[in-house]
Amino acid sequence: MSGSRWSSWSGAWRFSANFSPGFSAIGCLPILRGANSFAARFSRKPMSQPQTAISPRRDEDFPEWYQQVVRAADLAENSDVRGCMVIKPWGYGLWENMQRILDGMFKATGHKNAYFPLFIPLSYLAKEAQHVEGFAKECAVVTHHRLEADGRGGLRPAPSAELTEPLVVRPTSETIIGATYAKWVQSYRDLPILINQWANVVRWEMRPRLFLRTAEFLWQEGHTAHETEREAREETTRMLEVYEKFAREHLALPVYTGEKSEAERFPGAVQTLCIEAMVQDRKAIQAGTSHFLGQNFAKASGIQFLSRTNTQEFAWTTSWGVSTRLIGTVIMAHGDDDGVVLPPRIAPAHIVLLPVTPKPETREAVLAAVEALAAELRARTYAGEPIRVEIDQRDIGGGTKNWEWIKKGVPIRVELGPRDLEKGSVAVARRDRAPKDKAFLATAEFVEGAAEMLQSIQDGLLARATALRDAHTVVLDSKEAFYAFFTAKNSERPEIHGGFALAHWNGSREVEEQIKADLKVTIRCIPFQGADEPGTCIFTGQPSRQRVLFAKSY
RNA sequence: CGGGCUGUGGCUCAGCUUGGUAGAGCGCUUCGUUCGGGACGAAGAGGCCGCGGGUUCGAAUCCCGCCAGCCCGACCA
Repeated sequence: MSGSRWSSWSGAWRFSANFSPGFSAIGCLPILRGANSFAARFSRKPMSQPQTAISPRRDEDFPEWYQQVVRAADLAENSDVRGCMVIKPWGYGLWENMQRILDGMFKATGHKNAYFPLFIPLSYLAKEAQHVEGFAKECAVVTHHRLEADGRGGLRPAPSAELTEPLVVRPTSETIIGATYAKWVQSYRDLPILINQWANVVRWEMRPRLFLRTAEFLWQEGHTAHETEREAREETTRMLEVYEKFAREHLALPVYTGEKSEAERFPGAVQTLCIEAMVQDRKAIQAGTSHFLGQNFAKASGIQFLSRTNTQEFAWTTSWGVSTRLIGTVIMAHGDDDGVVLPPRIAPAHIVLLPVTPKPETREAVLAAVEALAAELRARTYAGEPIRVEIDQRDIGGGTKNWEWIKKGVPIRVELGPRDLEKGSVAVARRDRAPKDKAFLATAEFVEGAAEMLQSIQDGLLARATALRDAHTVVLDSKEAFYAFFTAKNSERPEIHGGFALAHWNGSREVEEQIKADLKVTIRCIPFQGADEPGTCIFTGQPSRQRVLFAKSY
């Protein structure tokens, strides 16, 4: 941008070098930033120079940081349609990778894909009482099927074309799929039905945020019907395990698994299981849910079958889903002050090659070498797939180009210039290290170790996220400690505080509501593991069967 | 749906109180100098100032109406 910004950077380098000549780039980084702000105070344009690629930093204003990161990484933007986003190629590439991996896991557990209508008759949605309450307020409704000229050069829905029954744009598909299953199921021999749908859904949210909460979003919804309660419950658990594994192995997200309290349960479900992740402002985010629906929807939709003993029975159903919200979760969990940091497993490109072509006479040779390197890398695999390589030979400044890829979070950046050609080496930078931390590796050595390096980045992200989660997960045994934990020191502009709290709870909804009203803290889940010793509710003194997980959440 | 605020080039905004038919930075284009580190200089392109009406010789600016969006609450993957 401005020349003074760059000179300030180099000034900072000199400054820090005077004090700590032996530091590695990583160790140097905080000092470099500190020195930069120190230097900035004495430069001509003191406050105009961001110290990091993203401004504000996470610790300054996390929500604003998030928005800036989404924009800087070119993942998505707000559209002209209120509450709806345009997912750009880099962001959609993430979704495609998530889709492909999950789809494979669904297939491996016996599911097949199908597609059901976007429009759901109003009467269908009204069939299940709890469901009605849960979704009534947030639906988009189609009332007309034709437009006509309004006489002022515009268009309007034709009054003569009003639908006899309004259609709801699906907020979720339980009802229409239930109605379909009712036709498909006659006998116990027709069960189980194991189907998944990749789709968009609409929930007319009042406060949209890119990826985290938009009026329209993309997801998958699995819908299964079973002969017995036991089978359906097993299915519910199995799919939660799929989500947990996916989050851990592919998104590098350690998650708590557990059951939702009654207050947080999906409308119409008997039991809602979930995976809950912690992001860097220490809030919880529900990253996936799996519902045991009992016979509620089967009864509402008439999914009935003749059993082995010749009796008429209702089927037991489940549903489970994850959405593009996972993209927002990954951004908030792994991103840093220089932008997105992508887990290699889901990165649209694993490696970007940046040809350095300072002189026209060496340009051709460099470009050829880059093409050859790309071919070599693409012939190799990482996590069972060909390594995804992108070449960026756009004619823009090398620094600018490099920073764009840092902000986009590509796991590995490789520079290749004339001097590297002579030495047979490449300059390799990892996104999980400092921006200027480059390793000069022999080309063959780099190619050989590329997949391993990607996995090392993947593992590092999981380790870092796990450390963050564990550092901010506390066991609390008093109401005072609980309130202190979840109260920011600065009430005007709350700093990042709190985290996950494991505490005893008497199981009452009143307590949940009080805590939510006082602190905006909710029960994220009743964990399956590691919290099952009995105790005393810290709010009421009544007995508690186990600790539950509390947090502020998205 | 309640309370507050804002609509000015692609983006962020200044100008409005004290009317005289538009400005800055970033971005974009071209040329030159640079370029193994988010470069610099010069020259350009781009706006009926949200929409409609009113006051006035004259409205981005004042008045009325409408529309849209943002922020704070209730709701939510």
